[in-house]
Amino acid sequence: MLKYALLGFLNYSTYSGYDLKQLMDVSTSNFWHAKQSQIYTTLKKLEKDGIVISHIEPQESRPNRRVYEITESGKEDLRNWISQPMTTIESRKETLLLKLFFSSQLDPQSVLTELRLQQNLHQAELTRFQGVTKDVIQQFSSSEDMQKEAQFWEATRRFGELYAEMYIRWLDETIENLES
Amino acid sequence: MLKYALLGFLNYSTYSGYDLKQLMDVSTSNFWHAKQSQIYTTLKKLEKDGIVISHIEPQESRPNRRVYEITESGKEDLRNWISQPMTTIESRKETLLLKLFFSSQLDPQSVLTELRLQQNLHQAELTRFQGVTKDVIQQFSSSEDMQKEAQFWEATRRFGELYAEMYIRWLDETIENLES
DNA sequence: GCTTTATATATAATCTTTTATATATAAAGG
DNA sequence: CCTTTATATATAAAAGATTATATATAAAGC
Repeated sequence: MLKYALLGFLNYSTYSGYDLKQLMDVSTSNFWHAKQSQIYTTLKKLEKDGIVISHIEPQESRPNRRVYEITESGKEDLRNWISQPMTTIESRKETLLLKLFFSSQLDPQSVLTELRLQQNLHQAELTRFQGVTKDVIQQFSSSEDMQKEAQFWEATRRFGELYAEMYIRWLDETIENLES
Repeated sequence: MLKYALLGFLNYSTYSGYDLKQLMDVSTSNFWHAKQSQIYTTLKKLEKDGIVISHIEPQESRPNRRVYEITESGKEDLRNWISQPMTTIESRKETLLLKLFFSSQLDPQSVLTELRLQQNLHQAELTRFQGVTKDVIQQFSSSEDMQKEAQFWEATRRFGELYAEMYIRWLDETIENLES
């Protein structure tokens, strides 16, 4: 699926692996992330499959950049994927819930400590969503032909915000129940 | 991490791979799931590592069961994992958001169709959480020494409920924004 | 002057997860 | 009578993702 994240960006412009990592970190990290190594190996695989092509862009005093470009075949693949509707709910993995589920044998105080720690982390995350990420969207969508994009990007930002709020609410409730 | 899901169950009783798959499907699937093949191969690996041991339980007219038991080393490993607090937020992967993020080139109507489909799926999921899963908890926690467990299990059920509500709310908002 | 951060790519090894297939039989539904 | 569902385990192959390491240099901070 990382494939489509990369193609999605390359559909706007040409980028290097390094660029794509930066882009994902500031825009999609909330719902899709990847390590540097995976990005590089996936780009290589996509080129082998004829979905992107690359060329070296020489630089003085910096390592050369390998810049990737989406091919027609890649554009079709991307369009096809986006237009194919998802007919199921995606399943989650929540390590904190897994730990909590088996926490009955543990000291009740350390469970509460962990939940309060997560509360702080999610609170910080929420604050971040209400501020910084909004700036990124405005920055990207300053041009007129980006108005449509901005709407979708705002939707994904909003999801992060609602998710953090929900998580904090759940932690509040859970802590309260365990304290009594 | 599947390792700890399996150990968590085996800490209560001995189970076969088949049992563990059933258990996960009715209890943890909301926040942790695994395919049959992964469960079997993981159990094999855990036995090689001395974390569980197994023995064959013969059955007439049914395939023999391989029943697993947690070892002392396994119990220690589990306790250790549970008591180790998580100091970061877990990152998510939401394919629907990824698609939405790159949907600007797509026909607006098909985006709305997909979102409405997800709305129905999450609505059904929410109804399921408010009913069926509650029964499972009551069934499991009927005995007195399960009161503590029930509290943690209810917390994970509640998470599923809040998550579905949040998701539906986000879909509502997003659809409304796209329609106008 | 020294350390850290940023720019840039690449690969090996490992771990995790999914998809697919094989085998065997009883009970239940239609 | 036939098909599906449930019981049960096992493994191969592939895909997806993480951890770790290597290399190289400029700019910025201290």
